[in-house]
Order: sequence, then C-alpha cells, then structure tokens
Amino acid sequence: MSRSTQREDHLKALYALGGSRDGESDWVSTSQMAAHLGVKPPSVTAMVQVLTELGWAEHRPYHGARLTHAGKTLALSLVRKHRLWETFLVDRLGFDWDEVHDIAEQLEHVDSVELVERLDAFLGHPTVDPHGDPIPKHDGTFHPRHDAVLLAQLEPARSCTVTGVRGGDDGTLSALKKRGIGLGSLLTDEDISTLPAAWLEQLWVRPLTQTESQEHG
Amino acid sequence: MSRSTQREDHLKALYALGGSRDGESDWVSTSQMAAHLGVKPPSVTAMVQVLTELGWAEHRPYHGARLTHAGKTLALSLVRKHRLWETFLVDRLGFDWDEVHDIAEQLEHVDSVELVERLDAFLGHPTVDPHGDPIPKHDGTFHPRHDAVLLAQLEPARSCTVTGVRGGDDGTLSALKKRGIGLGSLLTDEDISTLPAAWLEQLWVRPLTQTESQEHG
DNA sequence: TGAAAATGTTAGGCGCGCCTAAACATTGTG
DNA sequence: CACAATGTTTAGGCGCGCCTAACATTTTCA
Repeated sequence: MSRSTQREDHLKALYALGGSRDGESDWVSTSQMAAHLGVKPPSVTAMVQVLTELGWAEHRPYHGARLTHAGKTLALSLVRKHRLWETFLVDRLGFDWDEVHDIAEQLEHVDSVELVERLDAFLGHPTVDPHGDPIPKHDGTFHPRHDAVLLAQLEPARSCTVTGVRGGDDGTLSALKKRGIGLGSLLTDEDISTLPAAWLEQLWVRPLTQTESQEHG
Repeated sequence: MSRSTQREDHLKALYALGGSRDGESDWVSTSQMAAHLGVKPPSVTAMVQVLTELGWAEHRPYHGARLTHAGKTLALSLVRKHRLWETFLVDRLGFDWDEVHDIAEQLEHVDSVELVERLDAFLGHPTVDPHGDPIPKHDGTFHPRHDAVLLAQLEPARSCTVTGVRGGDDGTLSALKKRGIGLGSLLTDEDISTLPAAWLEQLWVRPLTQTESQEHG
C-alpha cells in the first residue's frame, strides 16, 4: 500500500524512459532517471531499492533498473490519471495544451480510484489526451498510436494531420501554439518545409489519404 | 512563499477552530489543534512557531495561537478551494455529499491560482458548497449563512428546510443520507421530533415563512 | 493559599527523501 | 593487461514533520 508522491514519480520515470514497448520494459540507468526527475543519482539508487522491495521494479547494480509487471500496471494507472486530468483541464476548463502539465502532475497524485473512474465517465471515456497521447483503460490496456509516424519519417511531398506531440515540454508546446499548430492541424508539404528541424522528431502525424488530399485541394 | 501541505493544514485548523467570526480570530490551544489534526501537541507547537515566523499566526506560549490577517486571508483561500472542489465532485461527478471530504482535502492542496479561478467559472461561481457552507470569493469575502439557525434554536412547532450541516464528518453525513435528508430537505414539526438529539446541534435550517408553510399544506 | 491535576513547551530521537564526498565497478584504450 | 575515464553505489549528513519523555506553567479546589 505504501505509495507516496516520490515513489510514484520514480515509477513514472522508469516507465517513461524504458517501459513503452509491449512485453518487457527496458533497463534504465539511475543517472537517466536522475536527469529526468531533477535529482542526483544516489537519490535514485535509494528509491529504486525501495521500489524493488515493494515488488515494483528490479535492480541490477551498475546495470540499471526496470519495472516488474506489477510496477508497470501501477505506472499505467498513473499515466491514465495524468492524461485524464489533462483532458479535463483542456476540454472542460479551457486551458491551453501547453499550460496543463504541471497542474496534472499534482492532480495525478490524488488517491481515489472512484475519482478517476467518475472523471473518466464525466469526460466521456476519452481515448487520447490533448497532446494526442493514448489514455490507458482502467485495466491497463490502451491502443498505441495507430497510423501515426513521426514527421521526420513521413514520405516526401505528402500532407498530413497532427495527431500528437512527443515529449511535450511546455516550451515546444507554446511555440507550436504560436504557429497555430494543434491536434488535428493540417500540414501541407510547403508548411512542413518551413518548420524548425527539431520539430520533425517531435510531431506525430497521420498522412492524408488520397481522398482527403483531394478534399483539401 | 513557503507553503507545504502540513503548514496549510495547520492554518486551516487554526481557522476552523477560532477564525470564524469577523474581525479578530480567537485564540486556539495547541491541543485543540492537535486533536483536530490527528497529531500530538508538541508537533503543533513546532508548526505554530513556523507559522509565526511566516507572519501567518501569532503565538502566546501556554495561552494559544491565532491567525494574523495575512494568515486568515490564506486560510480563506484554502477554504475556497476545498469548497469549490467539493462542489465539483458532487455537482459534476455525481458523488454523494458524504463521500467528498477526503478527496477535496487532497485536491485543495494543488497549487495553481489559475486552476481555482477556472474551476470557479466552470461551476458557475457557486456561493455555497454541497454541505451548505458558503464559498469565499477570490478576494476573501463571503456571505455568512443568512436566515439560518441551528435546529436546536428553532422555535417550537415550526417547519424548516435544511441549509447546511455543521462539522460534516462522514458518519453523520451518511446517516443523514440514509434518512433521506439533504440540502433543501423539508423538515416538518413531526419530522424533527423523531431525529436523534445530536443532530439538533448539527443541522443548519431556515424556518419556513408563513406563505411557504401554507404551500406545503 | 498552595499542592495536585491538567495543560503546554522543550529536548532528543526517528524515518523519509534529498544532498555531497568518497569508494567502487565497468568500460575502453595504450 | 594495466590503467584512466566514466558511471554507480555506499557513507554520512541535513531538513522536515512526527513521536515520547521530561520539564514548565496554569488552573483547580481543598
């Protein structure tokens, strides 16, 4: 039962840095986690040992740490909470998508299963959050992005729509907002060539089908 | 700027136990606060000293503590947050009024002025929470209960409507719910005589006007 | 009034999560 | 194969918020 905000944050870091794929999570170094969490490596080592005792992670000294199945389940429930709250903040309270991360970070640590489920229902069981990231279901399953590729991998001379933003630090998000780019935005071939190169690796997009391309002229 | 959940909780306790009246707050003993917070008196003494250094309370050793003006303002903003979240939980998420206290307790510590103001607007600037307690405005002002008296002080043979519940521990609230009593419930003279005596000191009610009495037969 | 009871504060210790400094492993290179 | 460079863990210390035990003050009432 022992949770606490810090444990949860370390768990999330472990998931964010190594747990994305199906099946086994990847090994993550303590310094990676430390950088991600804004903390020094020894602090992470200590916390990872706690997570290990709780059965949520395993730790191979000098090699790294990774989530157990139980840890991954828990991490997914945190991601779920985070993304539901972000959806609430943007869809219902009218925040911009670049303002909500820090607030959701705090809200996600509120401890009440009932609250999450009611929030989910209130929002109409959304499947993606305002950044286009999929929202895990209560049972931990979720649909990874389908159809989507990173802009950098898009075949040349192809238009697309924006379906998500990777990473999602507030700086990038507000820069995108300034250029009028949001979820669902249409990017033509010419648009794309004017974008900062860094964004090519950050924007998830779905190529337009033939029909769609014609609709948009 | 230094806040933290514990400081906030002690501030709220100080307000709840002594700060209700207009003008000066009452002196509150450390053991009263300790009982209220589920903590031992020495812990309160220590925290009260911190609050004093921050300018939010003053402490007369062996006599008690009370809020400064600044402390009261801060406490009111916490009360505001708490009651807005309770309103959200009941009105929007469909919780019963006896289920929301603990959750609101956590939500109220989320730190974002913008969030509170947007929530307030989203809820339509409510003036009372689901327990009938007034919600302070952003500037700290609020309308204390008007027209309302405790049931125990109601003149005999008078019907009334329920406008609030004092204290509001979950036990009482769920007992009230079981008897079908909520905000706005009509209590006739006969109804009242069947209620547990303890409730007479807990229910805020507004006596029915002559006209209203006739409408209800 | 003045001793006993009740109440409040100070002293000292503990767990948590963080830090720095120092010791230790791992890896790559001469 | 030794050794330097890099990365990781252990050792030891700190602040916060809590505790118990010991000490101080106020209140009560014989």
